[in-house]
Amino acid sequence: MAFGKGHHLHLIDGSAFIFRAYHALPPLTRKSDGLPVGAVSGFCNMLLRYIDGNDGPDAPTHAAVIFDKGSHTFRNDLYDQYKANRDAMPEDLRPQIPLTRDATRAFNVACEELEGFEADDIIATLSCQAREAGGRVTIISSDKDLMQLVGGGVEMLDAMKNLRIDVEGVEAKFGVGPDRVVDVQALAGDSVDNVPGAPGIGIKTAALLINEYGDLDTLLERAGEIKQPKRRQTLIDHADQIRLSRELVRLDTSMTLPFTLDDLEVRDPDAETLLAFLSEMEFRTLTKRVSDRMGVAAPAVPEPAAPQVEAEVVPFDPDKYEVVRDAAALQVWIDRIVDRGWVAVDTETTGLDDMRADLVGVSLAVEIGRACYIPLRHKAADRDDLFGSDDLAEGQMDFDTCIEMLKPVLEDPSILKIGQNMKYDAKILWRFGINVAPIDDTMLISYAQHAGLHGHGMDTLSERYLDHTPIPIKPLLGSGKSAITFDRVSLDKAAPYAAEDADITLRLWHALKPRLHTAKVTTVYETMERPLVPVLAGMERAGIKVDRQTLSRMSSAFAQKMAGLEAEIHELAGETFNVGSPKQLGEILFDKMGLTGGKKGKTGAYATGADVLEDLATEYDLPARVLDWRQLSKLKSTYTDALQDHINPDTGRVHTSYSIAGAATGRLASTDPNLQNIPIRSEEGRRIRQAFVAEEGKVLLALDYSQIELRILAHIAGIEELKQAFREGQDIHALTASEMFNVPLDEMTPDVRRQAKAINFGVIYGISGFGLARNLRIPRAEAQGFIDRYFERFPGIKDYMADTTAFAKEHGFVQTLFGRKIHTPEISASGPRAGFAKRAAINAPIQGTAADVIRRAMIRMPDAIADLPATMLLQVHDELLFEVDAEAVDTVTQRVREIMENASMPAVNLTVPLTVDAGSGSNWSDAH
DNA sequence: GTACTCACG
DNA sequence: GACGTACGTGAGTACG
Repeated sequence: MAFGKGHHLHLIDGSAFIFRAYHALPPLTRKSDGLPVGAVSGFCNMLLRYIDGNDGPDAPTHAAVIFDKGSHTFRNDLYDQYKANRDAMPEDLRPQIPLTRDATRAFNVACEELEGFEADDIIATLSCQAREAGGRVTIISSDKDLMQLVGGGVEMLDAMKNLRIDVEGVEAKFGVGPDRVVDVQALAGDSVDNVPGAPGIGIKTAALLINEYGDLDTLLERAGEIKQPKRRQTLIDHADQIRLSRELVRLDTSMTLPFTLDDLEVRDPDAETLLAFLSEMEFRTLTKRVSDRMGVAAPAVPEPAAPQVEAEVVPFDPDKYEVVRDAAALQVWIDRIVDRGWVAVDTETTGLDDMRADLVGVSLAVEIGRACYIPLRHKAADRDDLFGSDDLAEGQMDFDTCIEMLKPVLEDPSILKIGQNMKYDAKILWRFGINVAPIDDTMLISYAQHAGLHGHGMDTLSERYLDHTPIPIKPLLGSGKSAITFDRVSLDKAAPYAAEDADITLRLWHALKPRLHTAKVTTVYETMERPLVPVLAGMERAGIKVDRQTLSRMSSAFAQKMAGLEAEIHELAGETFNVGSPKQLGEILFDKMGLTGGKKGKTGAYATGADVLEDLATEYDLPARVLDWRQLSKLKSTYTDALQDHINPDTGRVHTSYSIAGAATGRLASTDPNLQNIPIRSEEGRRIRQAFVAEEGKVLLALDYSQIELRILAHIAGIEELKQAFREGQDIHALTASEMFNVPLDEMTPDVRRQAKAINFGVIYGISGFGLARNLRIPRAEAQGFIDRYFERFPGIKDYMADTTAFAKEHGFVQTLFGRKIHTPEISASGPRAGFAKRAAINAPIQGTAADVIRRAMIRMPDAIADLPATMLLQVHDELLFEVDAEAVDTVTQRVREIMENASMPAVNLTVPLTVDAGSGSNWSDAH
């Protein structure tokens, strides 16, 4: 029902709330990182108190918090001194401003602001609209500038004094009715806003004059009749200034707003969203109060440690490293850890697969330069020095005792465990019953700050930030066939290496953690990197069941087909050669058969990529056969053969490993095996997904974001037509085609739509005429024409691209909507590299924001589905795959979809909906 | 170890 | 005006 009679709109003056909160509270900071949060805390308390007071019959049906945005408004154009005497915003308040928006959204209250407008004008316009619709309005503010709006169902409420201000209240304050308030203010001026008014005239005198003459215009016209000479002269001399003052204090009641009253309908807060925000802010009391009220378990608020400000330079010295061989020695270290509240941890194992490798030893560091290694399962050197002995080496601590002693420390919520790539160590330790928490991860701390600048492995970080080359592992393990595992490394070599790793990790933490805040990526790290570690660990541990039989049968079939093709190819070539060798193939095609095609510069080899062969295949059989052979070869070697080798013999499942800090954009990467590139596009390849199956009685459930990157682009670039199309659930590619080629939607042909689709994707990649031409296989000029027409139709996209590259040039990085920074060091390069960097800069905020969204969804997922018989198994960039009890599919789908579709909230309120498609089946192919 | 090719979003 | 170009990944194979 549209807003109207019987409805009651509450409008909260957000800035007033913020300033009141700021001044009312001591300068609180977030414990984990020193982020100032006092005003946010006060703001949340006030919002909560406000919501609590709203359960009576007078409760609002609609409500919004309105904020100021931008320092320049139309009033500055009228009068450049407007608000010029305001003090600059306190430094510790500035970073809290966006957080108050987040807070508002977390409470699920509409949050509105408009660039270049004061909150007062938005409030005025909304009040006016509501009044005209026949509804009531309460403005929660005590700002006298808003009093002109009172009357006709509009009242104000001073929330602090719990005092309602109606027409009488305004008259008591100004001596005139609300309709004459601007006249009085124009005369009296306002020192706070620097409105000049008439010198020497205050509210009392102004009211007297207005009451006598009726209104300001009449007063100024008849100023000559005023008896008091000084007052008369002032009004005559300053008539223009007074009129200007009236323009400054008069609120704009007829703004065009991008939302309607109906959008402001009161909504219940979502417990999970709200609590997530409050605990992220580390508001312990508020979190508890809200969780008690809502009857929901409170999320744990970590008790984090912070490193010392600046560590003095301590040289690396292996002599300061200790080998811990018994419980007494370990107890000394544990006491140190408990005393300090943090510890750097590193595990040494027999391999890189954390699902299978054995734990060999643990190293710890509490203080820079001092570290220990606890050897646990090193093998004794062999007597004949040929095959190692299976006996354990002397002088090691008892394995079970060590685990038993470390467990309480590593699980102690008051002790921070610092690691480099902690997911690995945590997974190893988990296998021995230890749940490592809370954690910090130097790899992720670096990633949040330096994505796009360099890698985040320990060697890179140590070189860059500690100016130290770590002891290499290669000489210890050897390489190739003679390589040994870490348990065969002698203790005297293993200990300095292992202890140094813990020492380096601790030093890196000291060097990098304090910089998170100055780089303004603390929130990125704490909401999108660190919390992902346990989630991914869980997914990797779960693995996915892969049916070996299916793969093996497919391998055989592929092998047969390939043999046939190979014979044909050799026949056509007139000689035998290695079809898998691009070099040999190129020579056959271009030298022997004399087909037209060119060399590629770098190595002088012929290019024989699929695009080249496809062109040749229209006329010749051989390249066509080679294409078929290559497809089969790829499927067999990379998938049907290799996947079988990845089936874990203990679990019968395939356990991928996700790298969190691999892709600069924030995407995850999947390795060993890569489960993010399992075929789907070709019919033949898609069948491989049939081998990914659910356990008996369960199904695989796949949910994927629909068009998430295009939606994000529409939001970021602010393309109204695209946003509208997404809101209405239209076919976005068809719509683009229709707009571009002037074809009505009902006459759309698949080919025109296909071209538009290619353009839409091109836009996300930083489109070029060449690239589009190649993709669509059309002349370059034609492709360029498409692009020109596209930009003409959607100029906002062109602006986005220009703005983004300009931003990258100025700052050296670009950002996602959630604040993730992606550095673009090559943006100012010359030559073709500049082109690469530019396109990457255009793509990164879009791809990165999509990556942030699904990360946020994944982080919330374990709690969201904790009570359901469902396990999250895989992430494929815009898709999540679950294994679910068959009868619970609908419930899980509903729950997961809810989380995914709202994953941006409350941090970012997207102006396009995110929608999620779902499918399920007994295997991954059927789940799509 | 590097280049090429190709699987995915 | 020429130069090369769609964005982000991982893995298998050939080859030096």
